[in-house]
Amino acid sequence: MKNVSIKDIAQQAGVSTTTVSFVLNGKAKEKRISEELRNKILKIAQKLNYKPNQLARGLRTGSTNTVALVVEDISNIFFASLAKIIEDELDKFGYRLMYCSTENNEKKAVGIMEMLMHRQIDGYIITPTLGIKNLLEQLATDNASLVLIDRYFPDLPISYVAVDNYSGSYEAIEYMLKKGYSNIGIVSMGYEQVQMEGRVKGYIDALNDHKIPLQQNLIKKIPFGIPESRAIEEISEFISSQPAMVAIFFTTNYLGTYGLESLKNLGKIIPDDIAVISFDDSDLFRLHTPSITVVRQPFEEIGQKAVRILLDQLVDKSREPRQITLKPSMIIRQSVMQTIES
Amino acid sequence: MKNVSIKDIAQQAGVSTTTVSFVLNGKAKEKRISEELRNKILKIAQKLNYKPNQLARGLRTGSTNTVALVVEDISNIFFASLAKIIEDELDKFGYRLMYCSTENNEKKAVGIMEMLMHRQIDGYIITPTLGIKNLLEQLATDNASLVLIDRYFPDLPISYVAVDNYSGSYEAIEYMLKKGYSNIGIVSMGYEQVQMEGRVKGYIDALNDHKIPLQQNLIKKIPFGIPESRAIEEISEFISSQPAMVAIFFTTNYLGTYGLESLKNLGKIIPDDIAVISFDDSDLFRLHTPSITVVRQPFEEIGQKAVRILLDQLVDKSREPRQITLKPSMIIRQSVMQTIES
DNA sequence: GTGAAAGCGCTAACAA
DNA sequence: TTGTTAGCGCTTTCAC
Repeated sequence: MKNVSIKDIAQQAGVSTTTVSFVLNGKAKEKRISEELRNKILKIAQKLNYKPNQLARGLRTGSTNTVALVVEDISNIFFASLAKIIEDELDKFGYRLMYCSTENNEKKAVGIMEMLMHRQIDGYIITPTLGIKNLLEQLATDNASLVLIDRYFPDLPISYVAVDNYSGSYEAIEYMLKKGYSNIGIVSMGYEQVQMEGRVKGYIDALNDHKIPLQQNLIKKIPFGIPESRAIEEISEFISSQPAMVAIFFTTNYLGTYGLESLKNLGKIIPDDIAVISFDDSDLFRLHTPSITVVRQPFEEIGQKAVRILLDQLVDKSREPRQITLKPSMIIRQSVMQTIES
Repeated sequence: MKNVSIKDIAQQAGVSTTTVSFVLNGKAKEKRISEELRNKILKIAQKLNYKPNQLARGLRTGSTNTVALVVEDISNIFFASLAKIIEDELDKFGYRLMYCSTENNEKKAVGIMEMLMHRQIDGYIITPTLGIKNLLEQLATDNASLVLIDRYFPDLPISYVAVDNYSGSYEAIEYMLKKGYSNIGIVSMGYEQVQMEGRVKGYIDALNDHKIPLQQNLIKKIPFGIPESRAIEEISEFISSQPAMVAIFFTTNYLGTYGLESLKNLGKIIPDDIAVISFDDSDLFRLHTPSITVVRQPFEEIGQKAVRILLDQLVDKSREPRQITLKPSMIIRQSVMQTIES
């Protein structure tokens, strides 16, 4: 069964393709095509099970009703949840999603961006890596619809929806400090990204503001992309090597997950031996024994806002970029003791 | 900056678009185009930052190098992990992924399928819902490249990669029976799907084979798509209403997660008060206290096999459908007691 | 009210 | 060795 085209319909109806196109695009009224003919065409289209070829339409009209979502890793629950929200929101407006994972790999990210730019994508929602900065600038110059999420480039006039990583982290550390903890460690990614910088900076400043001297050996960076087992080992070694460390802050969900595994392997009791807070929430953190206190990102709102901004831009290309920073919220659970004697 | 087309290059190089097209498609040798001209064209293309318009190419060649992945819910870790594997595998062969979630919603699923069929997608990897059976048949008749995953229609001659749900479930129940448990409950989805049927059937047959009478009140179905809080309540009520139930089997990861939350809320101790096994593995199950025994699906292999079959079909349209059933594996952990006195 | 025809950007059979 | 040309399926201007 070959694909039926507008031509087949025109033939069967004994009219031109133009007329068919008008009818199919709901312009019958506007073009004052007779009701009778309209119905005839519609009926034939239905009978033939006509499906407009979106490629041809896209080629002609220049728009594809497709939005690209570029995330770090779709199998990370944070991005997966975000992806779902974004898909849902876009769906309401008739847009489809094409998604790609960069894995924080610069080569891959560049490849993905170039591929997308070939595909006449209408809009982009992107978790950028450092290496695609110039491509993003180019996109922005070309007046493409573009929204960054999760991280961004402060010096680029591009819309973004992000979270106040700094204050999220600051609050978490301050919370621990107020509970009496002082030797607090932090596990972050080695890869330098805006959002991680903010989270580490929040940690440093909170200590500073509370007159706790910063100890470099309590700061651990885990390179992105190393195998899970290796990461867990590194975290375990880190914890073992710092017996004075009474609390630990993980700057992202998978590091927190690795951390829990490390602590379990080491036989450490939370919060008695060591207190724990992680950035990002998950089922694991919520249902863990003890439950883990977290800094939660409002991913629903991030997704919704990103889509809203993107759609606005799609409609009005000349719109000023909008840059939104949302507040994360601490969810207090049981992984930090209420008071600590030291 | 407007998009540069092949025509612009031809103009600048003072040659025809044909020549440019040949060079750009690596057919210079074949068409015996002079090395000199080849380099000139390549240089100009580079300078102009030429990006082939994939829509036009797709329209012309009939293929888009795009594969669609239709899953139940991209925010479910099982599907998200699968999606990542599939994306990785396809990437190796130059294919891109467009993914959609059906949410097990028939209307949505049909809409997605129709949308995809408009888009000249090269191949489909699909977690089907019941309602798209006829669309799948149509696709198969049209000789599209198509692989089902996770579930399938036994009577349709369409390739699939699935898991032996029946035996996975059977083994889990048998394991519990051998440990001395007999009043074993099961929590499944209300929605009738092949894979869930298999899991429930495995439960029933295992009981049967061990001469344990089936008790309908130990079988709980949770409708797909009800809010999480409601599902947790339903499971809690189910557990409370069956005090004789000493073990419980959850047929999928999110039901298992809800179940753990319910048990936590009820203050039930695993495995002392009640033993637990869940289908699907997750960080939560692995790191839970106690860790949860699971029936793990080999999602890496599912993804890889699905892609492999799809690519084979893409190359050779006449290939017979291949239907693969993989064995799940039980991971014994601590949520079932080693021996039980009754 | 309806149709002819151009053209979106690309490929490829055929011509030269 | 390179160019001419038709056409993929659709939209839309302009003409009748």
